[in-house]
Amino acid sequence: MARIGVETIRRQQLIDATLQVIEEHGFQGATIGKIAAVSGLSVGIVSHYFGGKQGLLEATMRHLLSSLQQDVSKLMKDRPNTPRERLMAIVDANFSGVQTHAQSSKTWLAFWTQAMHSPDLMRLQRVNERRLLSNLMFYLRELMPEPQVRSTAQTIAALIDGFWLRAAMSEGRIEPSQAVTLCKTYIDQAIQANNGAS
Amino acid sequence: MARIGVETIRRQQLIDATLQVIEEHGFQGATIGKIAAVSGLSVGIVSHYFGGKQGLLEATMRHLLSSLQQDVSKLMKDRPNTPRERLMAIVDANFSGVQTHAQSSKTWLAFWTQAMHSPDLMRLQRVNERRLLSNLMFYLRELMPEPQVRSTAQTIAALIDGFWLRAAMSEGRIEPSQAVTLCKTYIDQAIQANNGAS
DNA sequence: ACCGAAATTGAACGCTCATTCAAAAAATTG
DNA sequence: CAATTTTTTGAATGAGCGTTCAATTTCGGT
Repeated sequence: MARIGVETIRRQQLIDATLQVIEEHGFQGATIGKIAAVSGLSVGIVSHYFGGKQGLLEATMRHLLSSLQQDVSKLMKDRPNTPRERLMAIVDANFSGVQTHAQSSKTWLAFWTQAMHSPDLMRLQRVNERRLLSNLMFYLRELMPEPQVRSTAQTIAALIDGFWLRAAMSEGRIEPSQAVTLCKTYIDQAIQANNGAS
Repeated sequence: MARIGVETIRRQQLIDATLQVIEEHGFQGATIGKIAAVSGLSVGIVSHYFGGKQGLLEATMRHLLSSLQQDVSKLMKDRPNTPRERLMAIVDANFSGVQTHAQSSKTWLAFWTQAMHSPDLMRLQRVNERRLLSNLMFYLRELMPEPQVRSTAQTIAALIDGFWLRAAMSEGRIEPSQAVTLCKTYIDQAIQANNGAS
């Protein structure tokens, strides 16, 4: 059954190369030729495993999304099971691991831009957004009255995206740790301002 | 002196066409040919007035930036001169006029993505970012102790960007008015939490 | 009406890139 | 080892794009 093994390996090689090339040359500069060169494979292989460039790009975005999801799950495990700690873990996950460092944040932004003109990518993006929002709302419900839950969740989500954007734009000059701190400060402020036990 | 008049008109025609084409076809699909067709002019005219496609794109971004700046100035004039009202005016400006509607927000996002690989666009972006931040800090200084000023300003800026991003991604489904409300709610929360007169 | 200058055109050119596919290489099987 | 299938290659292809520039049109002044 080496066939499945090879296929998995090749797909991963190409996705890794795609991330690297987008980070170096931008979305526009990410050509099949460069990706093939970086991966050490040939240009023809892309069509063989992904059906074309578009397929490779979608697979790469899927890879980023699932990495984010894995980071969230992992950080959730290591925390006390209080609503506040869970919220903090979500923030941490969104600024940790694969997400933060220049390679990924540039790629995220590129995909977001691209997604606006590609229904498939748009759908993926929307699923991810909904998951983040409902995650946040689930824990916020235990910390404040219902009417404020949705607004607060939307604000936290916007804050995460905003700092992400700034981190991506600043050529890595804005420290992720600072973004995390400010997000957490807001969360505590919001809890305090809407002070009501579950 | 019709010469200057014509030049101004042509430049504006091309910039308008660029905005329209980017909104319809995305940054990638914005070709000289389409822009020329929409503007009703020929492809050669772009090189004549802007030196090339890159020049036209930079001019278009400059146009967006100055529109934003004009919105800020205009809304400032109609408000009572209290620090809090000034902050609210900044928020309003960032979600009003040219800024919010699909055409511009998609284009903003495209430019941000592009800016990461183009020093000229990056410089423009950075100037704008600094102006927003120092604007916010100027008024916040009168509402809270110095140590919290910068953090709060960064959070407001991130919030604005985050909601902007979401508005752009949601195909106009997120109401700008809602984003404004949530930004303002945060500002009042932050003032309250760091309660100290000037 | 005429002329020179400015503005505008758009076909031609050269370049980049994604895709294709016949051939080669590698792996698997008998 | 030979036969067969799977995997990989990369040159050829053609489409799309930005730029150029000689030719044409428009305009302002006289």
